[in-house]
Amino acid sequence: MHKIVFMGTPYFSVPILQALIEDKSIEVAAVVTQPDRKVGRKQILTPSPVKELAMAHEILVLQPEKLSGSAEMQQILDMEPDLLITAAYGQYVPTKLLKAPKYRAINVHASLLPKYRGAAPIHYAVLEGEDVTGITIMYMEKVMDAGNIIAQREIPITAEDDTGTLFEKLSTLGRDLLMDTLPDIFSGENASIEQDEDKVSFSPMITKEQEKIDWHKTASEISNLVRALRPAPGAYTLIDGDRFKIWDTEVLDQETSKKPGTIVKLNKEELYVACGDHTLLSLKEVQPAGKKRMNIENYLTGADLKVEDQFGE
RNA sequence: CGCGGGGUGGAGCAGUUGGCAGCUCGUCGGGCUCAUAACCCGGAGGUCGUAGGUUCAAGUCCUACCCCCGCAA
Repeated sequence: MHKIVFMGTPYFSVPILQALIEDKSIEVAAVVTQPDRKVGRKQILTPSPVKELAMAHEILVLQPEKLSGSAEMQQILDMEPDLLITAAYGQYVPTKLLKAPKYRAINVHASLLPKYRGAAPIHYAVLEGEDVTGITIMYMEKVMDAGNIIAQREIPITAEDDTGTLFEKLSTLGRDLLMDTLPDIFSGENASIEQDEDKVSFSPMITKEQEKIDWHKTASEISNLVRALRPAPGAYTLIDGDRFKIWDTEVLDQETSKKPGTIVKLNKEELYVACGDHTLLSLKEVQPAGKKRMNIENYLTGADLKVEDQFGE
């Protein structure tokens, strides 16, 4: 029986923890997750999905505000786990903790490292228009996501995929790859390949500024942004000074000479907007401020818009 | 008590200073047409979020509550 400590926070981590709990050769001694956060309009203090699963199985839950130098960290060291497994924990893990376990510490990362190290690998894969992404299991080092690669598995990104669908697919892929790889790690037969430093790229957290659409970008770049920010928080533009979210688009194979952000075509069921480099984007699903998401036909039925109106102001 | 928008036929909206509840789409029936998602004619469908109040009269004004959404965290 191998004693492990699991560290994770969002839904992405849940299937992975679930599989570890179900594995009879593994004892999950403790689960480390982010402290409960206030969530939503009502600001209700909410435990992380990982915490809920851990508590349902009566596993010890630790949630230090900052792991480094905390009593919780000492508590983990005292348990003398054989292996530390992290998956989207969301906090820096001190080197001291990474070095302590017999089989070290490994991470399930949602990108094909060395591409997209950092906090938002899935978002960036969509944002950059990648047609493939995947899971990397690797050793953890002091530098975030820089450790040697143990195993990788790819999946394609289709036109219908967005951050939400990829989160789900990668979550189960990560679980499967981890469970397939663990026996080799415990037997010492696993691979350990250095990352190619020349191919490193980063995926920092998405900022507020990135959520606002820059119409000077091309239609496909904007389309990628919309998919990258779906299902949350969504990409938006301004119309008459009000926030206007765009949830789904279609890149058109047509050119326009209009200024970016201009409504070029408008009828009962279509709304075309000029983008950068003379490209054209058709809006398919939108959400005006204070309203629900709706498909473009419904929106246009009651919208007070006309050709030549400008988005973004 | 964080700030703000909104709840009106199935959908999206309008409703002026309180005075018969409208528009576009959908839906049903009929017509035109070789034909149609096009066009023409006609119909059904709404306790205007809930409760109470003011008034001769409330979708519209007042009060309380419920729900949805955007921002902020």
